Amino acid sequence: MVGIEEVARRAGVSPSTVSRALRGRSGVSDRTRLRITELAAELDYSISRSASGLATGRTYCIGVVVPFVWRWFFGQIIGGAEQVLRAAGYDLMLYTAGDEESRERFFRDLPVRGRVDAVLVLSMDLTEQESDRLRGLDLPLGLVGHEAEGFNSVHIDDRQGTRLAVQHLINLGHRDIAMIQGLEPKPQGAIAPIIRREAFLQTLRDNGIEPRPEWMVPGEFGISGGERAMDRLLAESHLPTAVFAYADELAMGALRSLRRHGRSVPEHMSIVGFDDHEMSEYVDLTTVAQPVQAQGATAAQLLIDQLDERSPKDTVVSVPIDLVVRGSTAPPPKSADERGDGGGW
Amino acid sequence: MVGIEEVARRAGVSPSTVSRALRGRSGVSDRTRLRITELAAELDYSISRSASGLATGRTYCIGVVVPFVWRWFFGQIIGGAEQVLRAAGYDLMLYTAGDEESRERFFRDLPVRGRVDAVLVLSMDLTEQESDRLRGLDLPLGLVGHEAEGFNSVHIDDRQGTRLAVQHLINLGHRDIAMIQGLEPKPQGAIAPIIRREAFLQTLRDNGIEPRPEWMVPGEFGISGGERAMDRLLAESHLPTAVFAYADELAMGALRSLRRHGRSVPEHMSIVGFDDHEMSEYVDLTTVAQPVQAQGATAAQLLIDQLDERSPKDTVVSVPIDLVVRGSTAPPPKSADERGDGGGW
DNA sequence: ATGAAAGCGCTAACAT
DNA sequence: ATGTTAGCGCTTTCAT
Repeated sequence: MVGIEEVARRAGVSPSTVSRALRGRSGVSDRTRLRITELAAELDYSISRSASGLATGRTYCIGVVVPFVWRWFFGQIIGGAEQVLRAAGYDLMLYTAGDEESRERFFRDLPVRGRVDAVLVLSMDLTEQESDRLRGLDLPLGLVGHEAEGFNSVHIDDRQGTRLAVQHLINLGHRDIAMIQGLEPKPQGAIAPIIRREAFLQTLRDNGIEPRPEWMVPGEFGISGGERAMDRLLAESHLPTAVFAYADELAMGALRSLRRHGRSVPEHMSIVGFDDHEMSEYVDLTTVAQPVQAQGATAAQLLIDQLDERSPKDTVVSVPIDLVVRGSTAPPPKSADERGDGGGW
Repeated sequence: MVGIEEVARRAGVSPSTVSRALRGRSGVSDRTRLRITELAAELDYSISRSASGLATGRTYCIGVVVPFVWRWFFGQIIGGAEQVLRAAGYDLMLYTAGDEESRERFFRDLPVRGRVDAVLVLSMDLTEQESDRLRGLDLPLGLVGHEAEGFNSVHIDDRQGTRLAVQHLINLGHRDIAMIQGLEPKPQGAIAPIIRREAFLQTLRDNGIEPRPEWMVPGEFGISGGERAMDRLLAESHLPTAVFAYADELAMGALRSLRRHGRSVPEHMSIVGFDDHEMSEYVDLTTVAQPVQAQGATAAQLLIDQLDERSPKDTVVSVPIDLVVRGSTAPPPKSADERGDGGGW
């Protein structure tokens, strides 16, 4: 590996001049700069990030923390962030902290320390203790999903999204509406599931509908979680005519369960999801669409702006959402027979 | 940030002893080591990776290169790799090089240089020039998807997988079989699509079936690519009774197209995919299953073993695959009417 | 516009 | 078992 010294020697200048030339600093004549640039390319010189980092304290690396990589939602959001970071000359260090154990380890050891210039946390509901650990890093911090002190944040209005979905069902004539709630492995202060749950209940009440506790079923994340949740719901003696699911993946699992039980959607039951997952159009699911990639990109941009001191910390951006009406919702069936809760299936 | 020197001073020892103690090197008395460990924890000491990296030449960072993050397949594979890397004390630096431009930039600038101890390339079919650039890095190299000189590799037998799928259709009685081929934006030496294509043709011929060129339709990756491909196929005057798709996502698009055209699966047409995508069970797709996470994990392990000099370079691991028969395949319809190519749809 | 020199925080070879 | 010393390769004052 050729170092700065060799480039300097061959160019007949000092290392400092090479450094200045290559980093675009002033104080180098155009001719010299050009010569050095060409020589460096020719020698295939590449800076030692360790040395540079040690000297400047900057790593040009951003730590990105996600619960999982393999969920569509996170892949999207990481992709959005990555593009922005790359364009700004930053590399992306990926940390997953999905299960209890890795999460605990991450916040205990803080492997980002000394490795990154800023930390971006994607859709994790941090406990106060966790965000404190992060704040202790004294680095620019970003968060997608909700707001928190000391973090730039990008998020949607979960309350409004939920209302959009539920009101849509009510407007169609539904009054018997269940919810498959989001449930993370451990609900340590997870906030979006709580907000959506409350907004769901509130919307019903605002419309003069009294929610039924037995129709609030928890669903573990993922398609099969939704499937199990719907299985449980179908075991009830009295069935709802519509279901609002915390997320599209849960809704898809619900669809699968319904199909397995021989109930058709939306004839027997209407379903609304949340996210507008890539597959949702395919399964014709009505849902609340949120821009996922864009949220990752925006959050990354906020962080970069803060690093360049072009924007203050604790900037909050709220992104718009939309109800996308597809084929999984329709007015409720008229008779109890059609509703399918009369047995005989 | 407290540095090694301060820990040393407070412990009444020299920095080298602290270094030795903290890195588990021999030559430190148990008492001293304990004292130092506790003190370091107390002071919240954290090593400067830059300084350590500069001194040792090791970054404890692995570069992982993928075409996209937001495809299910890559999310899985990254997840598998990440777990192994994390457990071995390495961090993961993520690079995406999906489109032409970012790919070119990646291989030109090689941003991994000086940042990582090894590079893992996931399911990208490298051109000779690209792999040369990587080999020039003089770092341990890993590859998932196929073999290449100078790389450890983990891959499935694409030929066998294809044969499994096609033979399944033939055994069901199909003789009119089409293929939706994989087609990357730019087919720069992409090898899996070529192998599967050839194995497809060969399997037909081995069974005395002459392939029809008009039934070899290209499909761009993704669900909508598969959908367009099937649209094109359905425009043919004579239709096949079965279709083998390069990947499950293409197969799902094909299913969507068929549904839109009012043809049912498997009554009118059988479909087989490849991958066993998370959603494939949901859409009841017969497919060739490959272990995705495991391939990422194995590849990462190979790299770590090589870094620790516990295994040689250029290790090749072939992982087994399976045909998963679901509801999208059945014997071909008996009459031309049922086949639905008699017009009137 | 350029160079000399000090130093970023750690490690490793060589003492002791 | 521990300390001393000399870098690792770059950046950045401070001179010139």
